[in-house]
Amino acid sequence: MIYSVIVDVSASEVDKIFDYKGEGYSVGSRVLVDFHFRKVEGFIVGEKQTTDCPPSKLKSIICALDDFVAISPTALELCNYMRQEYHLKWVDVLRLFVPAEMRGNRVRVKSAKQAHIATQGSLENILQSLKPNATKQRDLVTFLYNNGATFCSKLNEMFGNGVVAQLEKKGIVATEEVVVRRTPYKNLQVLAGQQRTLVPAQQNAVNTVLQNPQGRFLLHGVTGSGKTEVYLTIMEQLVKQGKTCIMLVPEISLTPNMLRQLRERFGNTVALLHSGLSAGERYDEWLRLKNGEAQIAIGARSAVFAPLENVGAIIIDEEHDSSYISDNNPRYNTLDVANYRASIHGALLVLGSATPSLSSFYKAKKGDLQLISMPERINKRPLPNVEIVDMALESRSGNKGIFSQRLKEMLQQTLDKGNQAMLFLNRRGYSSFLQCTKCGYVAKCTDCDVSLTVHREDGMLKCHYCGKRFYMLDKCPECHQSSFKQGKIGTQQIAEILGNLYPGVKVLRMDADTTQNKESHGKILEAFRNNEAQILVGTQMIAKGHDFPKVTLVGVLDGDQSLYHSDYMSTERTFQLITQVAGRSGRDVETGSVVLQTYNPTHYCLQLAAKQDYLSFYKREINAREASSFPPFAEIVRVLYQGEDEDACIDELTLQFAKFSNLKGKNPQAFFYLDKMRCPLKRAEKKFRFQVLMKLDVNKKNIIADVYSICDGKTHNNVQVFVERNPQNLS
DNA sequence: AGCACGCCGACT
DNA sequence: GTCGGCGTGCTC
Repeated sequence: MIYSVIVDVSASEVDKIFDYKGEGYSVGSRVLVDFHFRKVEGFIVGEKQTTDCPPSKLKSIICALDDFVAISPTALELCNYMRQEYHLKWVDVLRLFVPAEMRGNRVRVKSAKQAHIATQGSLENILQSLKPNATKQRDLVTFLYNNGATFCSKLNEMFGNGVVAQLEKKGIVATEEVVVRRTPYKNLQVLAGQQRTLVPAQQNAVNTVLQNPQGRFLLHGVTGSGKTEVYLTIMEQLVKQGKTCIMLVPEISLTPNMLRQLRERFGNTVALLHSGLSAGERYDEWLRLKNGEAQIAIGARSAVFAPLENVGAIIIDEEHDSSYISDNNPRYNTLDVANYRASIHGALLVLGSATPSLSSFYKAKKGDLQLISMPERINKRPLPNVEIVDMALESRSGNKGIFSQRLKEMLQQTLDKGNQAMLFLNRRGYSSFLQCTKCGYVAKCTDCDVSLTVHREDGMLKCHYCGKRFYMLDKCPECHQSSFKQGKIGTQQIAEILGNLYPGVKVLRMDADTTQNKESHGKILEAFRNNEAQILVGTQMIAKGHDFPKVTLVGVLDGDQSLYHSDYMSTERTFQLITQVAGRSGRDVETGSVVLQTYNPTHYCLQLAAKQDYLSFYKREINAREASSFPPFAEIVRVLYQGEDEDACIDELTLQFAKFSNLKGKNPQAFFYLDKMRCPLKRAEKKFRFQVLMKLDVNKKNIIADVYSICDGKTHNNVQVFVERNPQNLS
């Protein structure tokens, strides 16, 4: 038999099928092969009777690497879809389906010593052979007799070190090494057997979904409406029917809180796949899914590749979250991958969010997704009351600080009542915009209606969309004063100011700086939950999913900052962010309040976010997108050129841009826009960066294939070329 | 990617 | 003379 093998080497030169001889292998298996003077691992992706390869070159497969088929036929089908859809390399796709530990023979099986009773007879008989005063030994033997084989580590903990060894010497107890599974978060406290009742809206959502087992749903439920319980009930029902389920959550919202709920409900049938696990834990959890020990996979975006068969549902929580779009190799959109995978398995797909992405809601409107609404919080708890504070007015009346008068009052009240507050700093990215502190005017591009970015090195304002440059302003064109600020403040300063304003009040800080390692993230949240601090200051990462019952005040310090980021999604993201943070307030008995500080109090995005009025926001935003031809009415395509040799990059860019221009000339109606430029982030990791940006008509689907083939025809092998479709950022 | 081959300069 | 620098080409 001839097998088609993809070698596990990530280089475009070897990203093709190599044929090998062999007998008795299965498609999807990982194998070891002889490959140009060395041994490499590979994946069998097909089998056939004949090959075009000259017999003198054809070699044999050395051996199989695993005792199971790593890439199932359905997984292989998904691989093919992704290769075509995103024009990815075989290896890059295949690698997504196996845990990294499995490659390169790095799997370490964890073992531990276990002890059991080694002699026959009743407990009395055994105890008689021990001295009456050997209490530790007698207790241990009794315990072992009643509980069966137990790990030595646990016995040492219970009865002291060395007791097992003494008994082993006497021949009463024997020990052996056994393979153990690493269990993530095994110390989590779980309360078993809780009674769960669904409110009518939840029950209705569950019924609607389960009625159509191959349906595509968008579950739009306000913050606190109980979407999680809906997901869990759906999964429980499907598992009862013998199906498996995949649930995806944004990277950071896999909180201990969520885990607790999962463990309570599903115990050992749930396996966790996310980056917070150790390599070994991840491998063990993967294996539990692969061999059927666990039926539910939960994790961040890569869990969509969980090794499950007979999938009944794929659920994506917080579907609008940008972490579902992979922005480095391999680039893919988890929502589309999940949709395709669901269709392979004949499974249902449930997307859930309080603030659905424009594109998903648009699909719901078109009928591609079935919309389920849960417009009320559980127990009809009111939504928080949101006050918008005009910071320009505040500034004019003499308050130049970062806290408005109103926010200070509210903070004081909250602290006096012994409640907690969260302060949210809407800082995003590294580039900064230019804003007039008197009237709130923000410098914008004359052609694109996106805000300009300050470039410090040449002192110019630049549009990241069209690349157009403007001179730095010395006077505000609206109010003719010259008091500008370049948006950027850190959580550190905020924490310091708070320390001065409210002496003795404990403040916790959470942002990218304070959460360098995985542990610290959870620790900060846990400390806040345990009331160890009264105020939590943070960036977007405090916005999502957390449930702090004692928080009754949320302050958004710079509600408009992300509005000015130069891309078409900034309004959408701001709306989502504000709605999400506002949802943190008043989740328990007391009604929450939100203070939203902004220089743009009349902006529809903030006005509607304050009212939590998603539908009105959607209508406005979708019209704006349609009028200006932005997604979902057009596709933004960015071709990125990276390389350490700047001249080579420029040459490749110029060469390919000429081809793109030619393509545009032949299909003028397919291109809404086409230009080339240096990336805003000019150099990263020693590589110079350039890009071609284009906006394509979504109805001219075939044009993307031409774009890919132009990119494939690159001439400089020291220049990397990437295609990104509807990228999340353009830095 | 990563290994062999091959064609040049520097050294015992 | 030959050891080893890395540029080039190929991998079933």
